[in-house]
Amino acid sequence: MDEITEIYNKLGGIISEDDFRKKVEEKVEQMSGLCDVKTAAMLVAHDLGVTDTAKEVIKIKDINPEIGNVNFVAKVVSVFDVREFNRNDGTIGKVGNLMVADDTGSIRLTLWDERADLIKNGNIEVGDCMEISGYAKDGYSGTEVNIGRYGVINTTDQNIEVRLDSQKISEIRDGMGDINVSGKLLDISDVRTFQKKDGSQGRVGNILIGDETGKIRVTLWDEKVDSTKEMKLDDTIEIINGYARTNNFSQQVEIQIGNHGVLRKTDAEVEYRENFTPIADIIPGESYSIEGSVSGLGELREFDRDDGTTNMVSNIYVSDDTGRIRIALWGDHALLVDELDIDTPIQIIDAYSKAGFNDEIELSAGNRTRITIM
DNA sequence: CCCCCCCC
Repeated sequence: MDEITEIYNKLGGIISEDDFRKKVEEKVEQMSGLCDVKTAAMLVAHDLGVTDTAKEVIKIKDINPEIGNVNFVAKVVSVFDVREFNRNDGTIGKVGNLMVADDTGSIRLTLWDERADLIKNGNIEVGDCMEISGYAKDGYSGTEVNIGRYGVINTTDQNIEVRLDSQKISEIRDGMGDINVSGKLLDISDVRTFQKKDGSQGRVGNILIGDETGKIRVTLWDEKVDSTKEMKLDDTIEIINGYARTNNFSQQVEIQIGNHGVLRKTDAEVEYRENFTPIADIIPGESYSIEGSVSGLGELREFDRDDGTTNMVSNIYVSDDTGRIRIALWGDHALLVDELDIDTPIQIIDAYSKAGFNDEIELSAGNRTRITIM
């Protein structure tokens, strides 16, 4: 590639290469031979608003808002939908986002208007390697790079090695952003709808994922709940660009996936093994999984809640080598009592412990509990 | 931004 083409490629196609070369020749003449062709090309680029053709190419980990204009190469790891919005001057703006990564990390790109069209028209896909020139600023979840009219995003033949800093579940803390994590899909909740503060209807759903270090609840907002449609239990999934918040009710840290996050299936291998607690070790106020055999069966009962709705409950007992405990089965779980026999091997996963009837400790198996009859 | 551990 000659040096004029090299500089031309940083212009993102704002003019044709022929026109660019013509302008470079004119510039050389204009300068009466005072500058070489490369310098002339850079001056023309500058005239066209691209000011940083001479700047060095940097790595993603070194990008921060203080640098301003940045040039780098990266591989596209996720593509988000383009949204249109109304500008104050009455024109319609377009904005789209990409997550890109190199061997030092990942960063979010925001593409505006005609650059956003590259996403909309399907010209940019996951796995594409890109030359990027834009400007870094502080965004919604850390530094992001904006690519507007004079920004550049071109495919390149270079193959870029990617390292997505992947966290282990046990390392996730309240307040973290840009979380990438993989796990086994352990549970998928029903989708709930709710009224947002602005009056519109929101949707929310949860999944539970686990890796070799633990498990964590994931909350999916609005259209992100649809990501689970193609998934089934035991699939390995990955989360890109999630953020962590402590749940006000449970006081447990959860991963949230909003507009900028991705949840998808992956081929990665993830090990998950459920951790079963000996019945004798159970104390009130925690979530537990136990493994044992049925040692008592109660009756199925319907009851009315204070709010007028009805629900079902049944009680069973489960024993292991260390003790025996009562389990309250709520809702659909209650029907299990008719399928169980004494000595049936059983696993009760994620049931909540509390002091129950006669102040004896018991487990509540509610809608977040999974029960496996072995 | 939601769920909210409920029975006898």
